[in-house]
Amino acid sequence: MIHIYDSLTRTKRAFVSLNPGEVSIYVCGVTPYAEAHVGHARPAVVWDMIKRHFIRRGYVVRHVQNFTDIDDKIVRQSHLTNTPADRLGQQYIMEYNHLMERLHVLPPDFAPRVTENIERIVLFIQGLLDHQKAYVAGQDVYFSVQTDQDYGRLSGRHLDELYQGVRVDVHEGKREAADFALWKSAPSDEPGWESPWGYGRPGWHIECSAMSSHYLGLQFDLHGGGIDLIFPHHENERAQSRGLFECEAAQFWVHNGLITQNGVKMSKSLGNGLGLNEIMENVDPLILRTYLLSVHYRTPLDFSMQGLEDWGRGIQRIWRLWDESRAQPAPSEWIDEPWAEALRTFETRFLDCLDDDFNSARAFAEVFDMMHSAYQGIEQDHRAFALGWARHNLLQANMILDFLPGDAGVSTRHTDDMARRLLALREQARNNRDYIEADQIRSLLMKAGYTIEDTPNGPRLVFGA
RNA sequence: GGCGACGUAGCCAAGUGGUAAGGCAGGGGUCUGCAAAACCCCUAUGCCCCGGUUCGAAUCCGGGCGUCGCCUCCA
Repeated sequence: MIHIYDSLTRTKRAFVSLNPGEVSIYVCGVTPYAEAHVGHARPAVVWDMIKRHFIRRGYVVRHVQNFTDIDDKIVRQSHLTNTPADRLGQQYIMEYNHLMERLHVLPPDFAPRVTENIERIVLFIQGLLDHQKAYVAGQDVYFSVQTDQDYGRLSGRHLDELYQGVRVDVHEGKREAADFALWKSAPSDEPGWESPWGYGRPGWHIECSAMSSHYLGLQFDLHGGGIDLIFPHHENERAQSRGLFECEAAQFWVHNGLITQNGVKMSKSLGNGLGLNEIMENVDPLILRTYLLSVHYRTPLDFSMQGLEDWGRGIQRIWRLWDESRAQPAPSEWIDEPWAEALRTFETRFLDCLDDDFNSARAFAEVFDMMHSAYQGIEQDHRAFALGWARHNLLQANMILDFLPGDAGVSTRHTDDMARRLLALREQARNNRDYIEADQIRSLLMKAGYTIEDTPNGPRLVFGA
């Protein structure tokens, strides 16, 4: 049984999907107007892990993640760079998709864009007007917050506070300060669409209500995003969907913690975001991926290259055992030892960790423990058995966490013929006790970026270290 | 100011009532021609502080202190 923490009720409870055997997920995606930073990678990687776990547990997953490919920031950036807004969005969407691919993030089943859903959005707004949940002010349309008795519950806010907190801008034509725009008029020389209320663009929150209901139905299982989206975005989204459908859209609200750097939140507006391209120039994408999973998804993560590299050393230990075991066939014998039992029962414990609110941090601890059991088996002369189970267990864990190097990564480490020939020459020299020659070859290889590992089974070349 | 989260070893981090997972770094060892790598062993009588509840608290309650987030765009 999977248990999930729900931000609305602030409790962890058992997950029962709305439709047996199926899970529907809506995750708020990015606004593509700048390069994605680590903060954007976290929800993507976390939801990838969550989705894989559901699949592993036998669910059919329907996963939607949108692109907000038109809004004020895109328009502004479009002016600054003298690039049409649609081309700008397209460009950063492609880059985002490429970055996610490098992080082994499976694409969502649907990646709808606002610009492709304007009609649906207009219909949604019209529906809210028909239900007396919204009103027209000039060429704008606003949602009337006081029509929702439960408004503020998700973010823990009270309406009267919200009225006090914000000063009402009379020019905006809002009746109450807390009301928010569903449709905003735009100058004719800016991107926009004709609507019953005039030329303009949709407000930020309405797109998600319109798209989630279209792709997943009026009610779906999980709604995700960064914890910074709770207010106002998710609060408003919830109000919109309740306003039109008179039911709770999401069964669980699932929010990931934010990434900070030196204790300060990373954000595009602050300009302190660390770009994914830059990070992955220095560190293997899989190390970054697993680093984001090395912490529970709701815990804030203070990002540093040092921390990333430290974690990477642990991952590289996993890779070595994988190298060692990858060709090993499945074991058929039965060994009655504690370490053998631990190898046999690994998967149960591993999946249990993930059942408990997707605790990937604990799941990784199980992987490291499992490695230890495998080495115990090797020490006790059960090499084939231990490696066979290690391979099996690593593959099982890899289905969800996805940390093993792909074939490309392995081939670069093994197919350099020149290096292998040099290694053979060194072995020859060592056998002849010509250690001067042997050491010269070794330092040559080291300069080329190789590490020689003299194992009991002979030398091995590892590229990079 | 309001709401919320967090504070666990040198660093990162699990654990939400039963006697402190895991990773990195560090120390010792095995292996090795030497080294490196790998593997093995060790490393928090204590979980920000002070009270309280309990047979028992990192975990629950109260009060502090500190850091961060949201309240405007934000993953």
